[in-house]
Amino acid sequence: MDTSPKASDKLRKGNWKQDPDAVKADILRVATEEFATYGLSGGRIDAIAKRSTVSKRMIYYYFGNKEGLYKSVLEGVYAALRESEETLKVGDLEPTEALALLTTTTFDAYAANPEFIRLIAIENIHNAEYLSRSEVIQKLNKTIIDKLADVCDRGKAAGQFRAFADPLELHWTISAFCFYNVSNQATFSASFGDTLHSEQGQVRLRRRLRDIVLGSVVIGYRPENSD
Amino acid sequence: MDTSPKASDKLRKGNWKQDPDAVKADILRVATEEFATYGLSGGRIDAIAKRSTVSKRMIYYYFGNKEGLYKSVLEGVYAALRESEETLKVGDLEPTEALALLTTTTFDAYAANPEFIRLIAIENIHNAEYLSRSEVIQKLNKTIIDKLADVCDRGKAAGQFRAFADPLELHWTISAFCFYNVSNQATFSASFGDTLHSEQGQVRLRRRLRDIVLGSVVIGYRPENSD
DNA sequence: TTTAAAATGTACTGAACGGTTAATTTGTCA
DNA sequence: TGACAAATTAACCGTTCAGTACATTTTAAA
Repeated sequence: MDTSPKASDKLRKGNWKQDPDAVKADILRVATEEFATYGLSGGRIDAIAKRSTVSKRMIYYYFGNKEGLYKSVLEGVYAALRESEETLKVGDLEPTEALALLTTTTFDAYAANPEFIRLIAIENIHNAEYLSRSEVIQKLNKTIIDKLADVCDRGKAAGQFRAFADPLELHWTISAFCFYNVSNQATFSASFGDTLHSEQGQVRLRRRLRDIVLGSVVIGYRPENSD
Repeated sequence: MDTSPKASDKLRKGNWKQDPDAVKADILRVATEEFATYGLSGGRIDAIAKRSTVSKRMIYYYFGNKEGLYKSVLEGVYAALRESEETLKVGDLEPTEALALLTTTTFDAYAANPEFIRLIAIENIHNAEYLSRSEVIQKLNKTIIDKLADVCDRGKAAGQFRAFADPLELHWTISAFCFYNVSNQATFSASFGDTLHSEQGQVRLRRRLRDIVLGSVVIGYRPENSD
């Protein structure tokens, strides 16, 4: 993705080489951490400048202002997650298998991208105003729905899925689980202990989720082996 | 809960009456809005002072500092939600009926308390540090688990629930749905349209959730009438 | 080699904001 | 009633922080 030398390799004083791409990438990397950790209003431009290897001036040079940087961060994590969704080949699997794979893959993808989850959570606090204004993000969500629609169609055609199976509702269901699993880990653990977020706990939840999703649309579905 | 006259009824200049309880309640009311809307770092003490009827000094007088106020707000919304859970009498219902009621009631309670949801989301961004430190909140969560445990026990004893039915897992499942339904409304609508959050959409989701929860633990459960 | 544009650094500014000081009014009770 | 405590105000303070002015260096084109 970025073969140029890291900005951190630059010499500090005197003879430095220009490398705009590395600078931008470095800013975005640090800014993603910062905003995911402290939120939009809590994130500090000075902190980003200090933790990256560039001066604050550069942030404004490339991203205009704080909100511009935040928006770029948002688009960046969205794009990263979409990649992992897009590579998923599901068209030649049995409908039930396909749905199972989509479900568990989403579970893993969300768990592997906590900054994405945190940033989306932050967006929701801001009523999604930046996400709504981003044309880049608008079109990224179609793929997952398309895949689910295909699976639903095939499942119904094969007489395996219930008639009311709906791609949007399915995505909502899956997303709710997978999102909450990451987004609310802190408060849930604080209230009820962290058994569900231990390694085993996560394995069990993942299987539970799959069973729940399949059980909700696959006619006569029986979990093979629960608990 | 508070029968004293609202602080907003006080006369501004000259002859005012002291009413500490009303002042505190007024501050908390406005602060809850403020923090739920803008987050902890985004919320402004000056804004709270201006929108309430008291001066900024009062906030520090009663709550010490910004974090103290935030913590009080958190405890307040938690207590409010717990009340709605506590009044729920579920012990003399059939296990399946009881679980259905617990589920839909949670759905409604979360939907009716968006500030609670937003504040919990904010807490998660802060890694639940204030919630963890609050002794008040720690014990509020037992009731819901106890109720679910009772229902599970009775359901298994009656041979109606699957053996692996687990109160904590059930609560997690229910909470995930109900929480996500409120917390991610903004981004979900922005990405996929607001069909699921229209009035009918919510009715359908609520029924879906009930079917999913019951279907996951009740042996041989069939939704009566789905869409 | 000149030169314009792009890229970067340093030091600063103005406003916002959390928190405080010191004085004033109201309530209580000996 | 007078004195002391509790409640409340208005003005102020120090810091933090987003954003900027201006100088300087690097690159690329002519």
